[in-house]
Amino acid sequence: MSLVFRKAISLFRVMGTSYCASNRPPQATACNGSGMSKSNNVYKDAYNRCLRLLDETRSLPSEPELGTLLGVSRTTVRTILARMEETGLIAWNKRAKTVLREPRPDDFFPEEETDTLAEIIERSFMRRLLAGGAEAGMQINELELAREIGVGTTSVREFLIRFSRFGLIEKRRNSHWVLKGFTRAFALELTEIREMFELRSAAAFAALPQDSAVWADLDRLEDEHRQLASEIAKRFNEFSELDERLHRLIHRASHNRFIVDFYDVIAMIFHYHYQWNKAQERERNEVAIGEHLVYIEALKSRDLGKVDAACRKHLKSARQTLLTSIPESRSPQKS
Amino acid sequence: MSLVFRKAISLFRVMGTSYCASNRPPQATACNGSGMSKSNNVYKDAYNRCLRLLDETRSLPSEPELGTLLGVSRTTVRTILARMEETGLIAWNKRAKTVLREPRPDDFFPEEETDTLAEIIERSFMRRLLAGGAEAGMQINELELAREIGVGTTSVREFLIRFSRFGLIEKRRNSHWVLKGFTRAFALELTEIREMFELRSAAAFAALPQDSAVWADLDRLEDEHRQLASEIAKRFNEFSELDERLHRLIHRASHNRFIVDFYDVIAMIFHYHYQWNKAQERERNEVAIGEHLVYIEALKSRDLGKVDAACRKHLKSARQTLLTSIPESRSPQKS
DNA sequence: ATAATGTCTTTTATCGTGAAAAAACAGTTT
DNA sequence: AAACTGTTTTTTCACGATAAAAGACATTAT
Repeated sequence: MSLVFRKAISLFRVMGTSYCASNRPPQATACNGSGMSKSNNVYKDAYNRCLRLLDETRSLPSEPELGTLLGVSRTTVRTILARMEETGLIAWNKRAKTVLREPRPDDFFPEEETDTLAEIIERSFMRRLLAGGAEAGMQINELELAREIGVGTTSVREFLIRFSRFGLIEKRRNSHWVLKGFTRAFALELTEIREMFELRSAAAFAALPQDSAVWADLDRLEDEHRQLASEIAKRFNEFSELDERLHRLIHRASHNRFIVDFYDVIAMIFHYHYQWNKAQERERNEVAIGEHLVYIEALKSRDLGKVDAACRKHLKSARQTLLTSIPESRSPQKS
Repeated sequence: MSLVFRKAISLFRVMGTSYCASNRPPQATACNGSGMSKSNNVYKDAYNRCLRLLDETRSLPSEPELGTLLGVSRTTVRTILARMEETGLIAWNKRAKTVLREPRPDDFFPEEETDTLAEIIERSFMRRLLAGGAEAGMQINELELAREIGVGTTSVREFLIRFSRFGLIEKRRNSHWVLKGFTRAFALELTEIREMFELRSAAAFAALPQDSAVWADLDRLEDEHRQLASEIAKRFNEFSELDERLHRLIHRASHNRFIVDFYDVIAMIFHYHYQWNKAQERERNEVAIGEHLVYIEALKSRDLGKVDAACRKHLKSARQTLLTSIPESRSPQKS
């Protein structure tokens, strides 16, 4: 029973997709097993973002300001500045941080090194889950997962705990995790809640006072939808980002943390779903944009009947899209 | 800002309620800081439960059978048997496990040693939260919490991650946790979802076929409610357990994992709420039992209108009870 | 042959440790 | 004096290690 999932994992390793394997010189990777405590991805990511900032100005702002701009502490800012001085990008003397040259492509840290451990683990895990061969009822082995991904067990455990709220896995008391599977039942349960929550949020949205800031946000989103619709042929893959922004805006109107937080589950599922199911992507997104525009019009009209109808219609087709992408599961899980 | 919560923690330590402090000889506790990896609470708890089994029989069943009975592995069963032989409770030779004497009170391991680390941490944390002085916006310090409770940081981190789904705390990206507070807003958001979910579950329940096993469960619960009602004066504190069982039974009828799982949030809140707010406990529970009986009747009638009315009525008074027990917060949290 | 016991291996739970990153403190500069 | 820079302390994050507990395998008894 657990064998199948184990097989999938082994297969995965052979494929060379593991974080610490292949397509990089082995001795050059950070994954050398020896007492590595914590990767400096926060620094590397902020450094890359700071490089992009360099293009625009002749000199950088103060350290605290840079900190808030990049979303990191001043300690990290100083590490970045030190490196930029070293590589001749800036001249740094106390408050003076003058830009000396434009950043080159090789100034950037490679993308893979800027990811959080949590992201790395999530990606690996989801790839296994969606790659097929992962059936409901299968056991999940923390140690094996950690070894395969090339990270410590603690990180994997924490990931699984966080991930458990998505309802796809479940823990057996002082024992292993059990995979519940990305099944039809899961999709139906997920969409049931989604519909309940979004219908309520949309009604709350429509009832918001005219001077609320959300109406401006909605107008902006409407514009972006129209632009995307006009260039749908080349930009159809930009829809998923727009989709999330619109739905999150609506959910926020509920003023209920449980509703807002639940959108994380939906976002996660749709994120991987978009990556995975590319069939008729353009057509699907085109339809969805149309539905969104109707939905937005309905919200702006503040007519609860219209809002309800537009919301129902869009959610129904979203559910349909999700359902058709799920292969029929063979083995029904036993309690 | 974070000072207040820190003060609360220090106070807590002075009170001597910390797991590793006072009312036990310091040198005898398991908390001696040196390389202790894992407590054997699973064994101790199963041992105690096994002792109670001893009263009823002249000899114990096979090892695998005992394992399923106690919910532990055979490894643990054998450790238990070994100890029971050592203390002269049984004679153990292969399949023969004859009971030699009745267990005495001092055969049992002390209660505190049978708790999970997660339970210990949760209790300490909730005590702080409800003890007052813990206001919204306060920082939560993993290291400090771990030190005060006398456990490792890893366990505290895992607890906080699990606990975060209750919506009372929130993580700042690569930084500390923030307390959102057990406020009026929290209670309202919680009960809003609860009402949505339970109304739907109750309707699903009433629509269940006559031959479903739930009807027998419901009859049993009705009996227990009547018994409790007749002895309410002395047994009023047993209501909370019954309450949870009834609501869980109803929620399960939704066949939706998100609805079922959400009851964990409600159960947690009500568990601590019951412990904390003892004002008019008898009266409140008496009223609730009455409402439950009406609710049960409505479900049995399978009349959706009646079900809806009974459910609404009970949930409304449950919300009221919760709300009155929350002290009005002074400082509104900033975004 | 089935189901138990006896033994060995693997996995989970928890800790201490150390580097990365944040935060606090102290001293400067405008 | 307000805002910045320089320095030090704390806290978070992630790891390897180890005992408890689970699980697998081998052996024996009914």
